[in-house]
Amino acid sequence: MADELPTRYEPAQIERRWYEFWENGEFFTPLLDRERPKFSIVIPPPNVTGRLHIGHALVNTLQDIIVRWKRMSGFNTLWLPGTDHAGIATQMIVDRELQKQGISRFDLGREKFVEKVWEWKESYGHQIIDQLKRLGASADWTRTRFTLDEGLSRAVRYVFVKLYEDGLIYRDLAMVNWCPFCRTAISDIEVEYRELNGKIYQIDYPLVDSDHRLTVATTRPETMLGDTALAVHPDDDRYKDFIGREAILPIVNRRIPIIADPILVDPQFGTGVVKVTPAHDKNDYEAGKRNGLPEIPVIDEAGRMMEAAGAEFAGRDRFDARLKVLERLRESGLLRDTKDYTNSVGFHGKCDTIIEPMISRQWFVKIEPLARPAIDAVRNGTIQIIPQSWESTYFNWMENIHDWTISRQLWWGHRIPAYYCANGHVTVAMEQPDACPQCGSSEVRQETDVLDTWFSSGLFPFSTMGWPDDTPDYQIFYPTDVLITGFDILFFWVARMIMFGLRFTGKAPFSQVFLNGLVRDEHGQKMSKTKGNVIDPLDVIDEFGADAVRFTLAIFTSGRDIPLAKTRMQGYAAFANKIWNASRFALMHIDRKLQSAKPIQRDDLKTVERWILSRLNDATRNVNKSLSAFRFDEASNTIYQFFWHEFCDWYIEMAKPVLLGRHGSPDDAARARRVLLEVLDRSLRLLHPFMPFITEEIWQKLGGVEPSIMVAPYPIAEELLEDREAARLMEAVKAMITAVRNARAERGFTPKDRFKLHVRAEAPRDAKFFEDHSYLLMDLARLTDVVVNGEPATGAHHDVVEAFSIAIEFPERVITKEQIERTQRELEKSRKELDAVVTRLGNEQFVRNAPPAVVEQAHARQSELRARIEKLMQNQ
RNA sequence: AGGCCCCUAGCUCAGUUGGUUAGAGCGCCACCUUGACACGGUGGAGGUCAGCGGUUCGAGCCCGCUGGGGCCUACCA
Repeated sequence: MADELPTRYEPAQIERRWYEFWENGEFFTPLLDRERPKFSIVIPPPNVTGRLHIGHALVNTLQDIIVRWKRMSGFNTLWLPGTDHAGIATQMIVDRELQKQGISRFDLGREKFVEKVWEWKESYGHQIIDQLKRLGASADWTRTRFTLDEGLSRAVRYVFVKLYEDGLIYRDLAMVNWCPFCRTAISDIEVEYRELNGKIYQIDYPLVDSDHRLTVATTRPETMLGDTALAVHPDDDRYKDFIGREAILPIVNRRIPIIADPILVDPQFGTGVVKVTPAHDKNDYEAGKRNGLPEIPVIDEAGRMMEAAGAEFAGRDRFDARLKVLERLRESGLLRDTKDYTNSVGFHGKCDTIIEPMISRQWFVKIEPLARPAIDAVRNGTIQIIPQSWESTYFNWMENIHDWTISRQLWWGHRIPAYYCANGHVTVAMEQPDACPQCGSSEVRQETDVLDTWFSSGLFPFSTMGWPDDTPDYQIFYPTDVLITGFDILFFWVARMIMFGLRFTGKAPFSQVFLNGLVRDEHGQKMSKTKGNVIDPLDVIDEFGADAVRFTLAIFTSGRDIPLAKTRMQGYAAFANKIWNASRFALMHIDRKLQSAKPIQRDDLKTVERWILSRLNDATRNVNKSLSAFRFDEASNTIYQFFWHEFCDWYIEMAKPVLLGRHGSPDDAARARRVLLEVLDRSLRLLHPFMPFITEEIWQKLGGVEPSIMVAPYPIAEELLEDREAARLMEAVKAMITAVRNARAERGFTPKDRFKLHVRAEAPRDAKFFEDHSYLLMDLARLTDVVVNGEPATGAHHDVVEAFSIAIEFPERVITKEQIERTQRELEKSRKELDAVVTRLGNEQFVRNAPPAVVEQAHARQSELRARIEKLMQNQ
């Protein structure tokens, strides 16, 4: 049946073939079925500009595992995919393309530029989706959404208008984080703080009407050009007398007041005197408001000094101006000191530009009323965050949340649906009004700002399902069940979806959030191009196959960071190969297809068969349980251990004597074939969510009734298959085989040397079992003979395993030094343990307080150890 | 500064509500080309569970302290 299969598993063509089969067969698309229980999940939409990196590979592998598992478990399953328009990132890419051609976006103008971006999206925007397919992602691509699609855009406008009408969106002049490179405002959480080795300067400010000088410390001397005060602490005795007087701002020669502000100034820090620049520092801005200070902006939106900074500086870049300011201070002897200084500086992560705090007019979401219900939903368990330790992070952020700056001075994105008329009236509406509703002016212009990209992705779980319309998709699949994403977007995305979802749909958008860790290299280092430790998922899929990559990602996913190395993938590629070859073996023997195979009659089964089915059943239970808890590591490891170390290492080897006709009747062989088929079939189905390609390839050869393994039922544990008695006996057989192999190796014999084994079994049923199964011992331990309850010859090697005494008759009394040492060590260990057990059993408190099962276990262990020690003594 | 997490074999990690003898993968050593597989098989070496103290009949697991590492948030003139 399978002679044509190569001895090595070659993933490449197989993967492509089956993916097409699934996609063309519409296996990823759920039915619009209201009767069957549903399972739904939305993808964290990757940026259209994205190329699949290892983080995508991880999060989408985990989603696919859950989705395939649920689908096979009978749920009407939707995995809804999509991409994010990624305002800044996408605009930057197209901008750069244009620059190569010597064009600036300003040459094109807004409309033409946006057209260009759409063109770019049409050409390259599907790249990431094609790459997700290579991974095996079983998302319903017929429902692929894009955050700038008409439907999603309508949802965005709807939400904006509603929030505005409810008084939760406002426009105001405020201090915001400004990126001079991207020339847009960004929100607080988009600012990345980095420790920077810089300098701190001490600058003298002369006083008006006095020779006295006040010294201030600053890391940003260029902002002094916009200073409008000096501040000291009101209780600081050093400076009390100066409060209310005036200083002269060096270079500019402006008179500025000396004020007292207990909030701004920490007398312990620096010199205790602070320069106040209300237009370019957040704290100074607030101090300015408190003290009624003027704001003098000196840095423009491109990060260049403005006229107000003085003719000498105007037009210079802010960092260039810093040097110039220092030079001038040095000339005038006002630069008192320069020290090395490390402080954290805010960057815009997208473009690596230092953020400039600036006062500008922006749109904001008043967030507190949205945050409150979102906090409650997690607190009362409506939404469960896994791992739970993230909850405190979530609460901490949500409880101290600041209003959200949502306007961006970009062209690519959802243009804010606010309209200004010639008379300055503002109208916020779904569609552009023909005339101003307030004054009738027909001159209405739309706001030029666009919305933060996260505003639209915050609606993703429902905007993608047709909301605000009451569509079948929305009715059937919303709310979703689980969200799987990286912890790095807990605030950016997850929190916003919860807030928007609760407010607009009245329901939590999902009931569970699984936050996966960051993929790191094998030593826990972040992957980065400069370190050269980046693993490209497409490369490793080519090298090891998608199944091996997926399995590796799954088995290293706990709740924390994931240390990844190519050598691991190699290991799991080997596992795929093992599956391949075990299946080859099975296919060589199996004579029937699943379709025509009769159900297994449990009563006919031999112990060894009951044992493997019982073990598989245990594995099945554990895999289902682990997946329910998002323990991808446990689930994958359970299958790995079962398949390789129980099914391959033991069961297949134990079935060989029967399958190859060395033992038993033709009926025995037929039954063994049936069990082999059963175990392989169940194992493949169990494994399918983790390794979809290889399992489909093999399973198709087994001839199941379903058209694909991906719609075959997922195995569930069945109590009928439990068999503890079989487990007890088979563990003993395994332990005896291992003991023989061990003794053989320790005495320097080779596997070719065969010996006679004695087994002592007191209970008649056990004795019968060992007699019946002596062929297993003979075959796997390579023995000449197995004698149950006979008298071993003198000089035999004795041992006790799993409460059974055994003795091996070696042809000569070859006792190596290693063997003697080993016996000594074994004896010592057993005696030590026996002492401990005896002590424990002698302890009244233990016997009284410990559960009876534990006490009983200790008794059993005591007698086993005694027997073992006695036997080992005979070997000396 | 506040919060969270981590320290278990050479490396990377598991270790369920405290219950015998602490596991896995990779790596290492020795033997084996045995009819599915050398991307294999068999056997083996390797751990004072970071340290100290406490609770308990019993602690890798619970509590406290100390040391080391990481992350997040806030602040840093």
